[in-house]
Amino acid sequence: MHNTDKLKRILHKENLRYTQQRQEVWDEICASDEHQDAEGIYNSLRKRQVNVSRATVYRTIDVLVKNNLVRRLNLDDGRSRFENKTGIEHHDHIVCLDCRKIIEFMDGTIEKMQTRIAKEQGFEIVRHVHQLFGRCLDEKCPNK
Amino acid sequence: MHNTDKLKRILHKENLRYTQQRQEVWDEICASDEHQDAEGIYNSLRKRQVNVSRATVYRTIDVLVKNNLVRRLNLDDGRSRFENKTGIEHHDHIVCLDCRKIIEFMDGTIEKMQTRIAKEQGFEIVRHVHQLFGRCLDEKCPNK
DNA sequence: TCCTCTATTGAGATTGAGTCTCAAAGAAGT
DNA sequence: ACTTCTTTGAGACTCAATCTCAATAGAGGA
Ligand SMILES: [Zn+2]
Ligand SMILES: [Zn+2]
Ligand SMILES: [Zn+2]
Ligand SMILES: [Zn+2]
Repeated sequence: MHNTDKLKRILHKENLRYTQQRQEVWDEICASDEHQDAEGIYNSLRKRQVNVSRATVYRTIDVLVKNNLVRRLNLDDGRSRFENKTGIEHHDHIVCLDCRKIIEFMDGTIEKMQTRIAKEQGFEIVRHVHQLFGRCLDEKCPNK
Repeated sequence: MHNTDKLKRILHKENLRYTQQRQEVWDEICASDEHQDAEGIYNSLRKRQVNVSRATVYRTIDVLVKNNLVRRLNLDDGRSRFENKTGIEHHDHIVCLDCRKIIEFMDGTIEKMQTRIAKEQGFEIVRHVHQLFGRCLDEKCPNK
């Protein structure tokens, strides 16, 4: 399904109107794989002459997150980051504390284990956060 | 080692003075196992007639966290929560989305696996976040 | 196409957790 | 007690995110 169709489908489901601004915000999130924050999305749009207000960026992201088109990440740096969640398998993140490089990982065994652990404790998991913070061995990283 | 000694030791190491306010904040964190936030700690102190300002609560927590007496938790609800980290083995958290009940868990296999995964990706882990959000089966939980 | 009814938008105000400022208070060594 | 230097408290400030409300613009019907 094309990205525009995904957007139209959830807007229809939520009884919301299809607008140019909502399309632009969704386009920007689809076009980038850099886990941008709201301000970054806003700036990217302004840079290519798209007129969208901050308020609309935030409001649109909320709709996209609520309908599983976008995933909100909290990487402990005081703002939310976002990534396209469609057509992409689940993954978690490794973050370099020095250069903020982000690597994605996924381990089926861990995924199953955490579900079992939660069940043993009487919980039905809805979502989870698994983030590994450390230092990367990249030559360009300033931790050398 | 007594809690007061732990505090005095890190204050000495940091060339900071031992004060009544710092002792009170540390006492409050040691006395509670409820993952309180800064405002909660501040209110608990005020309730028992202890004069401490919000600024001092925040400043003291920062010292305690930096020196590993206290752990800062970010449970995606917009504020940090804190727990005594001394004399307690590492654990991660399961959180009920409805009643906010928090359960602690620890799985040595997962701990080892995440270290290995990070190493394979060229990272040396410093800390990690592993949180499971879901719904508990507690009778008192409003999700029924 | 035009009209009407609502939803949406943008600019700026507001919120709230957390940080900063600086004068007054206090710890610690002499 | 005296001196020196740190800490404290009250309130100003920051910054991401949310809210307000008048102006704008979808969407469906005539
Ligand atoms: Zn996962
Ligand atoms: Zn990702
Ligand atoms: Zn762990
Ligand atoms: Zn805990």
